[in-house]
Amino acid sequence: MTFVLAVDDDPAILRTLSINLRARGYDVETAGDGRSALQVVDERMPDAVILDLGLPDLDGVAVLKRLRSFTQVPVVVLSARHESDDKVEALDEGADDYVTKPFDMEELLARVRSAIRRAGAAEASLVVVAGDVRLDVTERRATRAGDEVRLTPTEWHIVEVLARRQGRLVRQAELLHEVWGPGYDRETNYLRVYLAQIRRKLESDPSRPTMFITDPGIGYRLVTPG
Amino acid sequence: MTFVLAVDDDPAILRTLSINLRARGYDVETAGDGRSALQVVDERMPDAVILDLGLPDLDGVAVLKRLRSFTQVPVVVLSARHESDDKVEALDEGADDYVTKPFDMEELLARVRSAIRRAGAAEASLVVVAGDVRLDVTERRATRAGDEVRLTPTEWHIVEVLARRQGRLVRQAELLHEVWGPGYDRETNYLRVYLAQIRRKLESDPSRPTMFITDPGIGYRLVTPG
DNA sequence: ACACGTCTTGACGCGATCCATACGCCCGGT
DNA sequence: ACCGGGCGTATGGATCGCGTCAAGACGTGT
Repeated sequence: MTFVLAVDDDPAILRTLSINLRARGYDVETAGDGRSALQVVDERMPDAVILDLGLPDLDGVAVLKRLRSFTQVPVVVLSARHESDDKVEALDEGADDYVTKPFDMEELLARVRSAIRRAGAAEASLVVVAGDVRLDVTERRATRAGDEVRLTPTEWHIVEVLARRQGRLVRQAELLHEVWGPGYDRETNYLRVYLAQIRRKLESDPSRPTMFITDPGIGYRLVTPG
Repeated sequence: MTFVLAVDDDPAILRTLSINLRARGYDVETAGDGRSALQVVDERMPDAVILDLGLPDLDGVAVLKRLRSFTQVPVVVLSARHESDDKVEALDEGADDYVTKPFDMEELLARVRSAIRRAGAAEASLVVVAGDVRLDVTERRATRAGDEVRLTPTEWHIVEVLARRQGRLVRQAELLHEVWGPGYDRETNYLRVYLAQIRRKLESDPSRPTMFITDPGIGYRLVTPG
């Protein structure tokens, strides 16, 4: 499994990073300062590092320098908007990329992905096959009996969350929270609408779903026969 | 796969070289000094060597001399601006070409390519054929129904990124980042403008593209029928 | 200085997609 | 038999993203 180390002094950010990365199938370790970051690296070399520049003990750039002295692990730097000089300095020191706070999670994830890919490590690919339907979540390609099926971004988002749990139940509030963000936890009607659309595109008998199963009052799951 | 050895004492430069060469489809090994460079060559003969003249242990010219004593592998020499005598000496010793630091990556890559080509080794060539369109990415040549088509540098850059992934999805932010660098990740209008230009030049019906496919809200991909 | 090609930036129309609401059905509880 | 909660389905207006056009900035070679 791909192993990512996240370094930031703000526990809230570490938490968000950790949750989102884990949700994407990464193995995650966190560190709150430069010292423990280097220690983690020493124990187990990550496949990528997310490094905040503003750290309590060592400067972020210093950590990067130390890292670069013995490894080429891809590093994506986080920096506050104003400290643009630090950012440049970090890139000079061999950072692979940077993202300015406040950052968009999807953007950061894309950066991490491509940094890992450039480094040549294996990329996590998620493919689900059920009957004559094939869902390649990372590539965003869906086929049914060999024919390409087009899903909208929101539809993919739902499919992605369900696919990642491989048959296990996903609660309504969780699904809503993941796709629409906080504040939509009660809008279960959205789920009904979108699940209907997804079924219409992928199920052979949309009114009798065999893949996208409803657990009434609880949530949904994506079952893959076989 | 074409195998290139890069030798430099500066880890940052090695890193940059490594990333860029790998991105072009080469297999890359690096060495920080003359001794380990010779060791790598001993283990597996490269198809080309990029050799910095300023090395901590052996002199770069000495390494070249040792190399030439048993192989004709193409060598492209890196040298700092001032050491012009070293450069001449290196050429006398059988270097195939030289590039002065600070060097332009594209230029260096072109030198390496042509050194390999002269040596007659198999070149890492990337050619995509779709319908009556032929894209030779390494050579920067595009033809449509046999006629030469001119693409601008930026257009090539986009085509190159898409071609390297052969039909797989490239996300918007990733494409922007690859072509325009960090900080342009939201400028999706650039992509719209350039993709339109590329299609106008290459697609038979630009408003109904068959090669350069849009995944709305996600990214683009270059599909090659057949 | 000029001309040319290229890159940036803004504006606009259109179609796809999303949001929000409404309605009918099934089913279990009373 | 009635009722209500939860679900699937249909629908229309608002919004978003894309393709397209065009004008200005920029840079390079003549």
